[in-house]
Amino acid sequence: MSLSLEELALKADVSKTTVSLVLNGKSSIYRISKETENRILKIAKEHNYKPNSIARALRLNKSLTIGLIIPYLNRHFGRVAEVIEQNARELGYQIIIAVTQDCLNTEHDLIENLYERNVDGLILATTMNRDQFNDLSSKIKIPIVLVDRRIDGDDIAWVVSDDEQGTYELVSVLCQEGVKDIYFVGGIEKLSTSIDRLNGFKKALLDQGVECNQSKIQQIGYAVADGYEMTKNIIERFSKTPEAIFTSAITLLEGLLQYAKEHKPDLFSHTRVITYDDHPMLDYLQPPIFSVRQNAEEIAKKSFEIMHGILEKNRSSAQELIKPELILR
Amino acid sequence: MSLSLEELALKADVSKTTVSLVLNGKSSIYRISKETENRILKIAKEHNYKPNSIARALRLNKSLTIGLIIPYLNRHFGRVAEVIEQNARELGYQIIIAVTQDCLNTEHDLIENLYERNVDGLILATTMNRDQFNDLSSKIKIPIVLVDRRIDGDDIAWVVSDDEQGTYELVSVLCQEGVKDIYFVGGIEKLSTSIDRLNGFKKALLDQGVECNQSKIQQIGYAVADGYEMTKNIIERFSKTPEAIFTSAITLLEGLLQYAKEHKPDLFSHTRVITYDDHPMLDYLQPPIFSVRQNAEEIAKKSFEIMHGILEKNRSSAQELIKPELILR
DNA sequence: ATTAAGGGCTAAATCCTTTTAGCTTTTAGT
DNA sequence: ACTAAAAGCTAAAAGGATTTAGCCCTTAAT
Repeated sequence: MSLSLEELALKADVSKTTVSLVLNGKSSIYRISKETENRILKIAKEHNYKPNSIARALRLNKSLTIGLIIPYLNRHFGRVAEVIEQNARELGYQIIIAVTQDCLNTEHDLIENLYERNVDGLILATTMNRDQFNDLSSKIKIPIVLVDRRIDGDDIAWVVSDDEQGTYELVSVLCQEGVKDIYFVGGIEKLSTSIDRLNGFKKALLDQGVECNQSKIQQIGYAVADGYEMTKNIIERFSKTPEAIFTSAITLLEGLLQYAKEHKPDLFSHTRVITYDDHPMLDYLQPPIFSVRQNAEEIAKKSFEIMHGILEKNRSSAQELIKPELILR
Repeated sequence: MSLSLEELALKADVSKTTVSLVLNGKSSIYRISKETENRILKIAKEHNYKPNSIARALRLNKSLTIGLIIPYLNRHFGRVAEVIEQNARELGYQIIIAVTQDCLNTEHDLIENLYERNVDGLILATTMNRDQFNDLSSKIKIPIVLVDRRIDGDDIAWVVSDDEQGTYELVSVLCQEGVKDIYFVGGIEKLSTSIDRLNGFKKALLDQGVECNQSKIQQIGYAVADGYEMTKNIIERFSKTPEAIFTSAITLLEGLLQYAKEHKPDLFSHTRVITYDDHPMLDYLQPPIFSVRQNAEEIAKKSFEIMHGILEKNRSSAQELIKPELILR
């Protein structure tokens, strides 16, 4: 496939400069005659010429490639990645994907690696804290858009679900039904997702006049095993079965379900369970589990939009809070 | 970050040729003195030199990049992608991901696009048939490894789950329990996954002496809506409630569950449901749904292994059938 | 003293595009 | 008839790495 500019030039009997100018739509600026232009365009089309993207990237210092770094390729991030890829493709960008497993070192290496590989920008679901991030962004001279997990700062671009509001609404629903004794099963404490969800949780209790007891709040991590562990703690540590448990991620719900199945089959007859994150299978679980569905599509769309705005329309960084949806079953 | 070879050469007071030779481990071949070598290595390390990958790719015609083209980034393919990425990274490769939505045209465009963007190889969960594939591979001069869906042919590399055997075993279990009236809810008819799963299904019935009635076999597609549709057909078209339904993908099971929830809440009291593909949430569904778990990790690992073998150890193409696991709940 | 061999390094070409600066020819103007 | 401007195009540099062919110097051998 693909001949080079030089070969095209030979066939068209002009210099490769001329071919390049024509193909880049600069004929009129450089006063290439209509006749020559058409001849070149025709030959290029006949041979299905596509410029060598590597040579182009070298010359232009622009690879039309975005790095996407996420903790896992699970349902949520899979969907985010899928939509980012589609949006990117329409505008001529490619997505290089890499997975950190929420490991800080891995994340660090990956960022360096992608940066050295000349991606034009990074979309990042980061495990870093603010200092680590600032450290990084002083070294990395390409735009970064945070996704799913934000770090505050005026010129830090991010797109995240409105975790606080979502949790607030979900927990409020339960409180309004008269439930007072609600446990919080949380994730990685320092992440904005955890902080915001916990804030929403506390605010809901406060607004509904329910006392918020610190001992009912646990935050170990976002893995299934962590959900199992926290559920175990709740069930075994307290003599009274809880009225309700809020899991702040679908993986934690999975852990809860697993614990319940193994050690507490009657959990659901005493305890309401609600969760952040939705999953279609929840529709078929008994009893119904209320949830908050993040709008992965919108998150993905906006984050690429911001990236593209920075790269091509020199827009400034932006921040977007995406409304999640309450699913009451 | 990253200076160029030339800048390093300046600092080390040698030519960039020398620097390049040293950094590529060719000091002894070109008789660079130990002293010069060490000086260069030291300076390179001090400045954390990393060769510009784009320039390298241009010169070597090798981008250390693999294109991964899959229909969706769902649970299964997400896991496959994740593991491929990790394996690739360890060997210095990057993964460019793209999603076809099982649309043939999209797939075609994506392949062309990635090829033009100089990926070194393609890992492909294809919707193409054999002719389309042969057509393609005559144009594309880079190695292709099919994943998840195979196309037969001596020098076509593929790694797929042993769909026939998995289905065979699963359906056999049901037959051995005395179930005779089993419906097949299938996907895209021409894909190897469909063909193999159907073959396994038929073979199990045959071996267990159960009559296989063509009217009990449906194949519309792999979308959730298709599963809904086929379930509807089965329930509404036949007067007798079926003894059992086999869905040949998790999405189809989702469709079934959705139909059941809306129109046939008592489905499970008369009908056993079994499915290809597993999902952790199935553990918590009542009644238990037997399933076949594909070994996504192994599929991913092998497919990159084959790709890497072709690219760097000029091994020939290979074919691997990965054993799935029966999950009887 | 001359030649051969080896040691130690480098100039320049190459990969393919893009882009700047400028060359040649024609036309228009006085 | 001569100059200035416009028309139409191109040579060459740049981007950063790799690699081939070969230069120069020293030492050993005859």
